[in-house]
Amino acid sequence: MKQRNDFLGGRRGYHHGRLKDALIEAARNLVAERGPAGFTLSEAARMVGVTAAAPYRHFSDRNDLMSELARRGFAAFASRLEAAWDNGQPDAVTAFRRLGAAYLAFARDEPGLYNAMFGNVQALNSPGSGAAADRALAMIHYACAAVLRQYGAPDASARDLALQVWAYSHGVAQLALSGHLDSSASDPSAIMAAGVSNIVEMAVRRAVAPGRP
Amino acid sequence: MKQRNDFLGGRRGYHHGRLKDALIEAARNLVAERGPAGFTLSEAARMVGVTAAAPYRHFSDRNDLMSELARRGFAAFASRLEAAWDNGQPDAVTAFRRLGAAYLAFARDEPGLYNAMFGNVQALNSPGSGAAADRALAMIHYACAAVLRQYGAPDASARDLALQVWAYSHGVAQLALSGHLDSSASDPSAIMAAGVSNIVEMAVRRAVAPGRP
DNA sequence: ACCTGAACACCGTTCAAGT
DNA sequence: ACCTGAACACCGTTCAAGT
Repeated sequence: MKQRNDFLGGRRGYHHGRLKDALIEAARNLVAERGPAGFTLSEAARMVGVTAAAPYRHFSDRNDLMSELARRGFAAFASRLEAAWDNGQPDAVTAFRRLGAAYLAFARDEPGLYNAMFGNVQALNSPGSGAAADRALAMIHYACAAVLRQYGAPDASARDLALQVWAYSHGVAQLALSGHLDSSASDPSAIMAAGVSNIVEMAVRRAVAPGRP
Repeated sequence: MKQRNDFLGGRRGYHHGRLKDALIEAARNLVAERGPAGFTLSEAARMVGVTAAAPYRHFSDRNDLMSELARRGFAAFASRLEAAWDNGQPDAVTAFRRLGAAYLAFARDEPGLYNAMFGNVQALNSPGSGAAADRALAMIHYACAAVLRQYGAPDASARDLALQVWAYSHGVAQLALSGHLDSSASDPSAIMAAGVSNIVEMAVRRAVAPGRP
């Protein structure tokens, strides 16, 4: 008889209904450690103590598991952003600063999820992950509109601003995760804060006084 | 005897000294089509018409080939940016706009190279690719300093500004490549131009009048 | 309903052998 | 010097068979 990972709770034979979540948890750790490419369905199964064929009872595909990981990642991401926004308390600008910090913190704390969310082209095409991604973007959009309003500016440009803030945040997070910022003097948090501040502040000035350069 | 891809120039047996380049070219196409994960050493060898073992005469590893691809990508990238900058003619601001457009155009035209450069964590650790990446960043840094100077601002903050511009450009490029921007109304070029403009302009204002908010 | 065991095609990598 | 052929471990995936 083959050796089994029975030390993981003494399971034998069946996995008692939590195999799906256990596999996703294992995948999250593997992707966090070794990147999206380093994730292996067989290894995830081995970590959990089942055969390589067992995952196919819960996922149609290796990619299906990755998509599920991305879906959960976007959901957790949106929750974190909403918690950081905290209904815009005490004011929109302060809350917006927390939003940027929370974005970077999520990428740092959950590199497995973040890589699954953005490192994989296939993940987008899966049903559900698009909606979860939209929820995160909607949070940023809402925050941008609130900041514009706080300065008495029309919020017509809120969507453009949201896309800019999102792209910038994503760029900082990606460069930080990939190590490209390691050699730079300033740390990612400072770069994040300074850049978001530049983007938002200039957008506010343009919205308040559209005529001037 | 096995079937051979002799239609690729009628080669037989040996590859006459250009196998290394041919493999890199094949890898570039595969990564462009299917992403960094979709690249297979065996398939690249098959495309070129050699055995799966042949690449190991030119690369120590599958990762070594990816690193070489990233290295060449960064070199081509730096050249494209330098050409777009064109010595800052006719003025720094105009040339800077070209830089942003060139950044996005490179990611669009060479998704294989761009993915190899930034989609792979391992690529950074390889000797040479770091230097090539630094050359691209140095170009952006130089352009930022020139813009600051054009406005009569001290260029002490040029490095911070360069990192912000780089992160933003990278974010827009990544979101555009991964399809996350497809559902948005504005196109990536407009987002790129507007965001870079916001970042640079606000940085200039801060540098010119450091005291005011 | 949920998992195992065996099977197949494929990939990365090594190495002795060919030209 | 440069490549082939055979070999090994490993992975994704399928399917009949077990409980």
